[in-house]
Amino acid sequence: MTISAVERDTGIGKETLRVWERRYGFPAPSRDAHGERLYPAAQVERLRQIKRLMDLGFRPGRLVGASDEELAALSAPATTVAASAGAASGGPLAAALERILASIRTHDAAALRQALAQAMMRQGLHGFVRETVAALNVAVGEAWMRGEIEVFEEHLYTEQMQAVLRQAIASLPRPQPGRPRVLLTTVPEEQHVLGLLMAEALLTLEGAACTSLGTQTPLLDIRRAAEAQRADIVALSFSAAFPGRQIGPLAAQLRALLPAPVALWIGGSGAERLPPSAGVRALPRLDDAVAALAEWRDGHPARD
Amino acid sequence: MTISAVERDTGIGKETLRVWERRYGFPAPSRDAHGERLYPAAQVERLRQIKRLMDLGFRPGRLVGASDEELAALSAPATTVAASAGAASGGPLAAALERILASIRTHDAAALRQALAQAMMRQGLHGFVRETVAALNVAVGEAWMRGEIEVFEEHLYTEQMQAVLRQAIASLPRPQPGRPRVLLTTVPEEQHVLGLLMAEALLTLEGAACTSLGTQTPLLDIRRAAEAQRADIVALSFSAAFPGRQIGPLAAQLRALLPAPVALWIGGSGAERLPPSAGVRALPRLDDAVAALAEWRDGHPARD
DNA sequence: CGCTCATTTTGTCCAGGACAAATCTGGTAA
DNA sequence: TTACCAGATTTGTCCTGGACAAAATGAGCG
Repeated sequence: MTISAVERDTGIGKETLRVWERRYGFPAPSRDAHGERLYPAAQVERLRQIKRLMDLGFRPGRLVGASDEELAALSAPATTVAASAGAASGGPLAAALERILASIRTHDAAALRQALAQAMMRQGLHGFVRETVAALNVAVGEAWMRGEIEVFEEHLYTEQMQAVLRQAIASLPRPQPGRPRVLLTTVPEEQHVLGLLMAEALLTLEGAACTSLGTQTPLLDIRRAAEAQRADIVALSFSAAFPGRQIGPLAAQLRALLPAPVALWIGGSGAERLPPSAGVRALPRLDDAVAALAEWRDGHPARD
Repeated sequence: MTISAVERDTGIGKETLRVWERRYGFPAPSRDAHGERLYPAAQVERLRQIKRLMDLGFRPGRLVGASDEELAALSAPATTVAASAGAASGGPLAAALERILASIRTHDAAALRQALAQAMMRQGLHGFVRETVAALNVAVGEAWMRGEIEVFEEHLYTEQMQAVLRQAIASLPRPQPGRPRVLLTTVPEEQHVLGLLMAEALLTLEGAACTSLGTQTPLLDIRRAAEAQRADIVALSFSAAFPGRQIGPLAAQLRALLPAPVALWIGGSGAERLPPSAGVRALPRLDDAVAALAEWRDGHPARD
């Protein structure tokens, strides 16, 4: 595999791959006739493991050591955390979650879809989003990070969950006056869509007028869209996998682009790592979004 | 804007930006105290124009000339093409398309959604996908390329269309035995989802068992998914915007990864630029997919 | 007019140096 | 013990300038 193919499959940039090789001696690709790097499949697999652990918070300097210790440091503690989290919830919810996770592991898209739809019917959209979906995202994310779930299984889960959430949102009645107007999207590097759909579901349930642009809108276009829609609030979603160091500068840059009366909300797990900043509101948890909506309404009494 | 921000907003890679500066003298960013490039907003806007024209097939060497000639070479011929295409269809379909395009230009998400749903009700899913959606994608793409539609307006369109198509697909009855099994996805650089949804709708209507992984699945994971799902066919979608030179090598690489009995289909506008290759089937148009499905069934009589 | 071959264009690759921001470490005070 | 702060280290990203292969273009010829 060429360096471009490795970047595509692992998500690690070319510059980073080259500097790792220079500094740590790994990866150590062979070269073709022209001196260009060719990565063996085994090293690509190892790079994927390293990427997973880095998303968990480990630093690369510690991960280029022996492979055995990595696997130990990886699976052992993460399993404990997940097991305790699973055990803590107990009861019928935990059973439903287990059934859903099982159908992910067996790649049974139809069963997965049905289990999700069933859970939503029983709990209603509000309860489904706040309990089941949130818990599943954490469980799937953790299982992926410790290598129990393949990338394609996560895609399968995302696709089915997306279908269920979109169907539910489409069937909601839209209040006509609808205030505030909320513009939902993510920045160009962030492609996780479930956080957006969860927020859209909850805020629409609370009577806000949500417009979603989907994922990966350039900052300049977010401003244009906010102006065109006369949005009261721009809400961005950042997943846990998004490089934390970039969130602060991105939020500041967008804040400077947006008109002052437009509120800027940052949601998703990534919001935990957002440094406090004027005019930017961090909403790491779903409940925070609902609370922020109530606050906004206190400060903006109906005017028509 | 830093070079990273420009890459994010224009989709032009850092390496390419630097080599253009070296070769053509444009862009000509200023430098900060540390010698790093800082791009003025005007140059970023020009880069966006250049990118649009390159997606149309122009080469960068011709585009770094004067700004006036570019705009002329851009808008004049493209408008003609679009006008003739619009006029050629004539009748009630053209009127519906015009209404939809108008609601995109006025950023009226609710009206857009309603117009799309209405068109689908009248035509049925099959006719809607083959006529309206295909024509809209071309019209929106062309309007975007000649600068009449902003990126965020295209996002708005994609989001609403996605909602309508997903809702329609979800309401289709799924034939239980369901052959062949088709795995739908795109490669990591390709994020356009509408092509996938259109294919999923048509193939499901024809009785195939479709499983979609959504967009941007790494090649290794496509293989794993195909094995896990025991897929008969892997279908990839490439949009017109995808760099044409990469499609051939990508298809060949995936072909080598997949088991021989699994067919590999390449759909979307990008398939036009796919060089003929053994074991890879190019399906540039939607009708081709339906025809290929019939052919597959001829060659694989029901065995259970 | 159609086909082959030379030439130009263009994206991507490489090396190795540099720096700023984030993170870790150790010491000190409450 | 815990809380906090300054210094050391880690790490991603940026820089320059040279090189090559694949694709696109254009010339030449049957």
